[in-house]
Amino acid sequence: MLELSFNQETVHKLLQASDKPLKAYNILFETQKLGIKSPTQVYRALDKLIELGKVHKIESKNAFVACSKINCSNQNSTFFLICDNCENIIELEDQEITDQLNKTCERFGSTYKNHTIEISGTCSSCN
Amino acid sequence: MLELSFNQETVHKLLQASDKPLKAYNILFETQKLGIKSPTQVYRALDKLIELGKVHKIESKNAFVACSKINCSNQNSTFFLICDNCENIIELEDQEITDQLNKTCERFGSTYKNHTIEISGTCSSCN
DNA sequence: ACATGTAATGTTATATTGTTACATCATTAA
DNA sequence: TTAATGATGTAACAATATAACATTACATGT
Repeated sequence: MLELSFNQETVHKLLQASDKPLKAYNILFETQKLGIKSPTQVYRALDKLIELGKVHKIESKNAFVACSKINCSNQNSTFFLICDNCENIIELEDQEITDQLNKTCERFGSTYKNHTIEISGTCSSCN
Repeated sequence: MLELSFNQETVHKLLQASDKPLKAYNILFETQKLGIKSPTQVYRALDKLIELGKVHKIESKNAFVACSKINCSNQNSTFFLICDNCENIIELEDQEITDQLNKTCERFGSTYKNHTIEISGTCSSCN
């Protein structure tokens, strides 16, 4: 999987150009002039981009952001600071937190697959 | 706010009796025989219960669980292990993780309000 | 060139999740 | 009594996400 399809590329570019998470139907609206016509197409593109680690879903907002890293191995060890006020979002990586969560899983005999870590508050500009 | 209203009580009891997260419309179906009739009523009850710390929303599943603690101060320092297979869910508290996230926020000049931490994987029974 | 398999696409319809708006009722505090 | 508050009921609706199925594009082997 080296090349993105047209729809995937279109959705990805839009997300990269945005400084905040976009909702699926906003993506649809914005890309309609470019040829994307239905929610299905948007969701399919998003699914693929997420699978490739190029996009993350912000579960607490039902919205999507482009990965800010060169090549996100996966969603592992990634987490987000989300500003309630301006919607700015910072993507961070912290292996220590992931390790700690992993350890907790082990204690419970659980197998860790992936996680959602989303911190909401207000960012430096809004404080 | 000492007493729960009938709707709140009804929703809360249902969630407490469940060993896995329930979706809003499942709650609605289950409580229709008890007198709850519309989504609004369910969501209103859920909102109040969440505000009181008696219920948590599982963002990655759009579902709701009763708080497993006596009296959850708030959603702070709480996180969840969620089994992909059997949907079993374990609610945990870990001040260290919260502290670490708080520290990270400080480094970025952000103010921490609350968080969503959801770990998916398979539980001990399903491994 | 042609058949075949696979992934991506287009399109329509539908399912699921969540909210708005507004009228009513009960409680209580001035 | 009146005003304020909060909970309720009801209907309509908006937003988010998926299902189903026919079609197209393209790589691969023959």
